Amino acid sequence: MARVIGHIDLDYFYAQVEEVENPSIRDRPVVVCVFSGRTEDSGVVSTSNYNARAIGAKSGMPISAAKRILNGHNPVIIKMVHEKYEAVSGRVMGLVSERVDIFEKTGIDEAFFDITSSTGGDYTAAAKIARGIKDAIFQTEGLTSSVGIGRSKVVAKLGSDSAKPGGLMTILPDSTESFLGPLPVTKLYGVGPKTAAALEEIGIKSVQELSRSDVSLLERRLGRKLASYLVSAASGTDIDPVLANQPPTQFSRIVTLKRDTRNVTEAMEQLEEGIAAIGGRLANSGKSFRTVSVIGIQTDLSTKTKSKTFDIPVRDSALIKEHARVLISQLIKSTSKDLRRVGVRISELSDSTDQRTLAEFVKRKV
DNA sequence: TCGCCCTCCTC
DNA sequence: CCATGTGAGGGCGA
Repeated sequence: MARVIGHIDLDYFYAQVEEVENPSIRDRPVVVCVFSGRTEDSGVVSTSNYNARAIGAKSGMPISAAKRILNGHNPVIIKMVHEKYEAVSGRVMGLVSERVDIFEKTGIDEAFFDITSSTGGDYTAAAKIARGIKDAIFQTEGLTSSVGIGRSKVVAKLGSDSAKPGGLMTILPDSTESFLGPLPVTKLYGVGPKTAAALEEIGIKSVQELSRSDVSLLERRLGRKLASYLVSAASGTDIDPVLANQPPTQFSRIVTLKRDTRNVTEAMEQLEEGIAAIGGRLANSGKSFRTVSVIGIQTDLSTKTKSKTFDIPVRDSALIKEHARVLISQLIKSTSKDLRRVGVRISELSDSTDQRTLAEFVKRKV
């Protein structure tokens, strides 16, 4: 029996949350921004509503550029408040998860679900469940969402994308090929500008062309993993299951510095809060980590990283700051450029058992 | 395996 | 002139 998988995506999420909070702005262009704090208007647009998009103000655009093109259109410029969206997201995801068999949140505004078992493979029943989910979210939170249903995660996600904004698209297993075939490869998750260019070089533009391509040629161009994923995705046969409660594998924080610098102390001062936040999340998760990395984004926007992996997992958050300082110092020594942004990450997370600190662990082990 | 880099995602 | 923040995953050389 074919699987029945759904993907739900909340429409222009942050901006829509702001509209719900203040309905009087609905008819105006709304842009939700991340202000970096470097100068008055430095930063980017995170999300914009459809009014703003129609004028050309889109995600990733510098705030100053968005303001320029929205000038005269009575725009609403809002500073992003992440915790607010997290709270809404949590409630919405609760509504979804209680209506499906398996629920997998994949972002603040999106999730996959599996309803194969409760529908018995019936796509009409599946559409009813999806409708119920959309209605519940709209009734309780006033938010519109888009849903796709299909036989794989890739198909479901492409379905929700096609259904945007506000729609529901069901792709029957038998229609999968005709749905996928005409789409450009750039619509596939995992195909960005670089991969699209590499595919185009070997004459592949559509998903249909991708599904019929020579796997070994793709492997040479794109690597083994990406090639096999793309071919299965393109044919709608990807078997990636919906998995509940996927734990995070890393915690990171990155900040834009007040000014470009190559002074370790100055960088550390501005990272202080981020490091504390990572420590908090670590403690909260009860996990241990094995790797500390620092990330430097240089004046020319190129990236450099330095990392340190311990022999055994540790959970002492003081180690994050201690090693971050050393790594940043090494990073700055390894380049002649100034740093514009700097970040810290802990990874190789594992469940803490009863170990406490590196010292204690070693003591006990010896 | 480690360290580093690249690519991508999405709001 | 302007270019955020978080996280996942893979390739590759040493």
